Amino acid sequence: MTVEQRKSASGRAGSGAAAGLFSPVSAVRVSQVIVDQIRLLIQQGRLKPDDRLPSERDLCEQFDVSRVTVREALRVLEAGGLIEIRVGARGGAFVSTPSSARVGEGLADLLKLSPLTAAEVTEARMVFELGIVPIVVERATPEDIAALKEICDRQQDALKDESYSMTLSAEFHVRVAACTHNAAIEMLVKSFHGPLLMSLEEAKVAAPVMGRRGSTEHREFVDAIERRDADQATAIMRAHLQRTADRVAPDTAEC
Amino acid sequence: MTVEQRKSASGRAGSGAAAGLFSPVSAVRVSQVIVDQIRLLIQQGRLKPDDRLPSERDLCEQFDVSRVTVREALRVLEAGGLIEIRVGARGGAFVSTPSSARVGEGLADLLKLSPLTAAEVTEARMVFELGIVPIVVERATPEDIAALKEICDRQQDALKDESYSMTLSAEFHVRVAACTHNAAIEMLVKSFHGPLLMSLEEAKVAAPVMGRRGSTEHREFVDAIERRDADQATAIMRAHLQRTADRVAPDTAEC
DNA sequence: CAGGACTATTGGTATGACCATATTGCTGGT
DNA sequence: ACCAGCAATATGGTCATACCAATAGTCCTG
Repeated sequence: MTVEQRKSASGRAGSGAAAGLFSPVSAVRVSQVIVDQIRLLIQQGRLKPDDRLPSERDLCEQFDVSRVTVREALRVLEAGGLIEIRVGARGGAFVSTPSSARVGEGLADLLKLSPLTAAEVTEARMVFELGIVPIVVERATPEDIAALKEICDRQQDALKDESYSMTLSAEFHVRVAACTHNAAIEMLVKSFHGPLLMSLEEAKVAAPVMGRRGSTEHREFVDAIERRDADQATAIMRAHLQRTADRVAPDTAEC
Repeated sequence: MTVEQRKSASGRAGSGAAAGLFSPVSAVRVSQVIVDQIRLLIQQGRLKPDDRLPSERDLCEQFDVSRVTVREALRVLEAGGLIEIRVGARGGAFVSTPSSARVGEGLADLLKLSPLTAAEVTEARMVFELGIVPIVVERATPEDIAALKEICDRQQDALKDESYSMTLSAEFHVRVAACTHNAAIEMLVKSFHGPLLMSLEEAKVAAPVMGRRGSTEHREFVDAIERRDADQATAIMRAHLQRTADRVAPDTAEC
């Protein structure tokens, strides 16, 4: 029996599964209902990363809709970074590991669309990265500090053979955020340093100059953390970030 | 001539939009190419918010693909918050105004999927909202302050007829962020107060108790801003947010 | 046993049709 | 002349079927 055939008898019972408890009467857009159902399964952990969803054709039967509908649902989920679609035999939709990169991309998209300047984004970043310094000072473990030092070492090596890049700098800042032992903070900072900053053309030209001096400041910062000197650490980080900010927007130098 | 008929001669031209410089040879997925094209048009401002894209059937012709393909592309763009689709005559795809709500949803998704606690998210929010206080003190205009006072008034009215809600509180905090006159900061704070916080069940139970006291603190905060007293303002806001944090995670009361 | 050809699985796209909805505008009655 | 109501139309949403393309496994051949 095809979907078309049984439509008359069903009377649009409106699934009722996905939107739980008085689901909005919407019901216009079956594909959205499917999106919600699958999203829910993933959020509830009943589908774990790397799990494979049934093939499109199987899903058609299970949801009792056409393949087009299933496909549109999968596309939305894919765009949202919840699943990843591979073609070929043994292909299909796989639950993807939550990645800050996806969010970063979404952020970058919207920021590029809004009339946001690099200066504004940089300032927001400054606020956040400065704000976490006291937390870092308080919570950084010896392991954290060792990891930071290790990154500093690699940066100095990179300076020698001139392979220093913004990626290395980003790695440092993300690791600092990780010292808060707060996954939310870490993820946000990651988002900042991911596609977001990279998408700002202005940010790139700043990289080369940042090299030596930035690296030095990184090391001083770690020392301050190790001494649990919040004021000093904050001051160093402020100068460090401010220099980036000035480079990004020399004109907009406010205050 | 149908699409099918001319397929042989086409030969895939690989977008190059999204991944910048040497786009992956992928090109398996015409719909993605369309997504990139439209996305580019929007980013370049050649399609402005509220502009209406051609109807699906028109786009089919212009891109020379089938309707399914166009639809999948539109779905992806819609999921990314770049366009909004309305049905009916005079319906179609409209370039949407960049909204922080979308970003917030993306963030909320990511956070919900990760094993993040409400306490972590709240702490991240604290860091950010505290960090902007000095900027607010510096940049708040008389109009900003007047707007904040007006919100305070409405909150007190709401207290009388017991209609005080988290929404009102959120409005205040977002308006405070707007005082930085930095769109990026405003957008981030909006994201925090939008789908993100709302998705945290724990946050809701905190609302009723916050009412009177929260309202008072709001007003004190505005006064401090008016006096340009950064220290005082920060102190008030810290206490205010800390109270929320304690409610959200009574157990995790750190520091 | 190695390597290439075959086959099955699965996503990607094309077509053509029909339904649901919302806007527009006409039409007839007051 | 005005308004309620219905028909026409534009547009997205879905369905069914068919075929193409990519990939992994299998089998056959040398």
